[in-house]
Amino acid sequence: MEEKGRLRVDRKDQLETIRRGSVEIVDEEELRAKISKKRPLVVKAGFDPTAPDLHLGHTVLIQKMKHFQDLGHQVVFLIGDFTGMIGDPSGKSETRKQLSREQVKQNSETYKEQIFKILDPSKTIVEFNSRWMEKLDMVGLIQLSAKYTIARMLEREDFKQRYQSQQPIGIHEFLYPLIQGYDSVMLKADVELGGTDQRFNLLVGRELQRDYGQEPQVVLTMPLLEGTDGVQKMSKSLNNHIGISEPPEEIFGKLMSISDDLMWRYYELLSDRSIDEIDAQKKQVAAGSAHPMEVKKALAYEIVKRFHSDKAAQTAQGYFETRHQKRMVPKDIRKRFSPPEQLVIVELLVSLGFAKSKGEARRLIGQRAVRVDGNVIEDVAFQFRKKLHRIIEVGKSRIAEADG
RNA sequence: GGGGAGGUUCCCGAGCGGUCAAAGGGAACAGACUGUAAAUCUGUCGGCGAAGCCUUCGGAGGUUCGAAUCCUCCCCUCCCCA
Repeated sequence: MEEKGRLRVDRKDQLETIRRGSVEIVDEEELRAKISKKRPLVVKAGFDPTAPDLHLGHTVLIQKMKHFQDLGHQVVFLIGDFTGMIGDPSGKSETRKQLSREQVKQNSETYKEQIFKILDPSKTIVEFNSRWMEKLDMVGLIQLSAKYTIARMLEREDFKQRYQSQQPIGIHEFLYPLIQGYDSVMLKADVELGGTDQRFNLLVGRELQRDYGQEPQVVLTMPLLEGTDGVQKMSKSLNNHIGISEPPEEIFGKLMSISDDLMWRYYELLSDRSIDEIDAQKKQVAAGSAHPMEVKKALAYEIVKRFHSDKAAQTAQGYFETRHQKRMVPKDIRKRFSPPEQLVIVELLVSLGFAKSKGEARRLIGQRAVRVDGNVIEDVAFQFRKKLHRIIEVGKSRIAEADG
């Protein structure tokens, strides 16, 4: 991290840093020219305010912003609070629900709190596109709309697919790329960053900027990080995400559960380690001189440290080793509860949130997934007694300890 | 404005008067196996319960002993024609 803080003025070094992990740069020649101007470039990345909890997938992009920031450029974290009311369907095959003004506002605040775990607040401009979008009147909107055609809109993969599979496309959805492009015009962006799913929108920005007499922005796309399932892109709604605000133990545990293949992907996109270093590790694992589990632990450690602290990472690793490797109950259990004198196990499971319903609790017991003080519970009518029992577990990750 | 096809449980998708809480797949959860890996295999997967009962198949009514399945009206989506 320390060496990243150093300003790199050398053009070649800059390009190398900028290129790392990226999928595409349109156009690299233009980027070189812009860098040669020796002034801080305006680097824009837009974020949809619908997901107030940042996860590792988002951080791929934010890391890239950090790179630019470290190189001395001006990073603009643009919260699409206005576009959020439209709801970009990109990446999903259906239209998102529209957000209320209140919701958008609330979500944006949460965003702001989180990004500064990575970015330097003093070097980051946080902007909201409602600032100029609210001023754009009907005439302006029509003029903007006139700059693009339906045929060209339908070039966008998502629209094309929905059109072909007879899924609905709202007219207002066509405004999304236009507004995003208009944002670039208003910010006079030199570079816009985005995931590969944003490619189309980013390119629209270039064209609009040309229309408005500006030099078009350079578009840099980053890969979409796969979620913990290793197949679909990381997203909260697919429940395959690792949130950066999650407890250290949780992040550590989730990272350990990813497949070995996916681990390399995460190294490449999330780690601060150099590509050479990662390749070397890969070879060691292949040769059997390094254990994949140890390599994975190092990754989990690095990530937890980044979003929490070195100490938290140590604790998380200790917790993991006790809980999952030694299969013992760790000393510090996060979840605590105050039980009544005695309570039927089924109800306890529901009140702890370990089961959604009594029926599910019963099923879990039937599956021998419930333990009290280490003993598997088979009787649905089992009574949890305050004086006799302490620790209740469901499966590997749900665990709680009684107070007193 | 006219004609046609659709809206099913978290998602996709069967069902088309009783045997349907609703096939199949995916996700999820649990168990086995392990490096808590992944993959694989097995099981569970609306709620309350002992049988049984209750709430679900876009919405509201209706026909029927009985409806996700038939009828009427309404809402929503897609396609074609104008």
